[in-house]
Amino acid sequence: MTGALTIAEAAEHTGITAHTLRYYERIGLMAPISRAHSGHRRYSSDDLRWLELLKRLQASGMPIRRMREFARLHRRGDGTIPQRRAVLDAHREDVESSIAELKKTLALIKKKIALYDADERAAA
Amino acid sequence: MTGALTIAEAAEHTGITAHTLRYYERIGLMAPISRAHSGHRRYSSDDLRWLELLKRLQASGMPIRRMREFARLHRRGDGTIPQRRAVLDAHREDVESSIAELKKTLALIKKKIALYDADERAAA
DNA sequence: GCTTGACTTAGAGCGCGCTCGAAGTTCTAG
DNA sequence: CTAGAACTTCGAGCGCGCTCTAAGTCAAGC
Repeated sequence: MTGALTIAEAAEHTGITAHTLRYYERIGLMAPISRAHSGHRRYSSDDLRWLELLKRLQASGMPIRRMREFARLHRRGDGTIPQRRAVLDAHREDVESSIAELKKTLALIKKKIALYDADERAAA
Repeated sequence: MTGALTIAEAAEHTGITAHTLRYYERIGLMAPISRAHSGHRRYSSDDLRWLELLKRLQASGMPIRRMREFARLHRRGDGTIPQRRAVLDAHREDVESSIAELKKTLALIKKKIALYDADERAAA
């Protein structure tokens, strides 16, 4: 199997610790990782791609519960594409509203900074 | 004191539970709230404005630790404006990069959705 | 063959941000 | 005056997402 990585190598590639990789598998964020005859995990490039997707979903605020549901659907195969689409579409809306909220907050922060600057100039 | 609110009223106005309001005071996110002679809290409109600011900072991902530092500076008065400005400016950068990251993830999600749609059409 | 380090599992522990419960005091409506 | 709702403090508990330890097995270089 070309390019199958040990857990340490997978950790290095993804920036996710080996502990956390095992944890992800344990809780069902990943399908069982294939094993060498020794029992040691061997991560495939598909596994790495899946991890990158998880990282993005998580960084955009998707809770583990929902990533898990998504993973479960993925494992069940092509028949679940409509449900997976629905999960992603719901998340798309969440992300869009997060962006909108952050932009409002950003405007407030900038306003506050400008006020501080005005105060400082007045005091000087 | 016109407009001084009980904790229940402050909770209703801000959408923060009474339990959480007490918690915020306890951990120093708020200066000690003024009290009726009975010992019951009375929230001023300044308190409410401060809570709205906290809500926005928190919603934009500022950890309580940092909001606490910001609150501490605020209590120490006008001399701390440069430090407060620095805290906000650092947070501004954080928020801007969050927005940038979310936008990238949003693009990925949209791409995945489009792929699912293509699969569905092919299967139909 | 032996050492050293990476790997395995199971399960405990942690930091964050609340959230709730207990036990007692105070306010308010009738 | 009284019942019951709202308030008080203190401290325990919880859900999340890891993070780490212990005790043991396996792999790679000398």
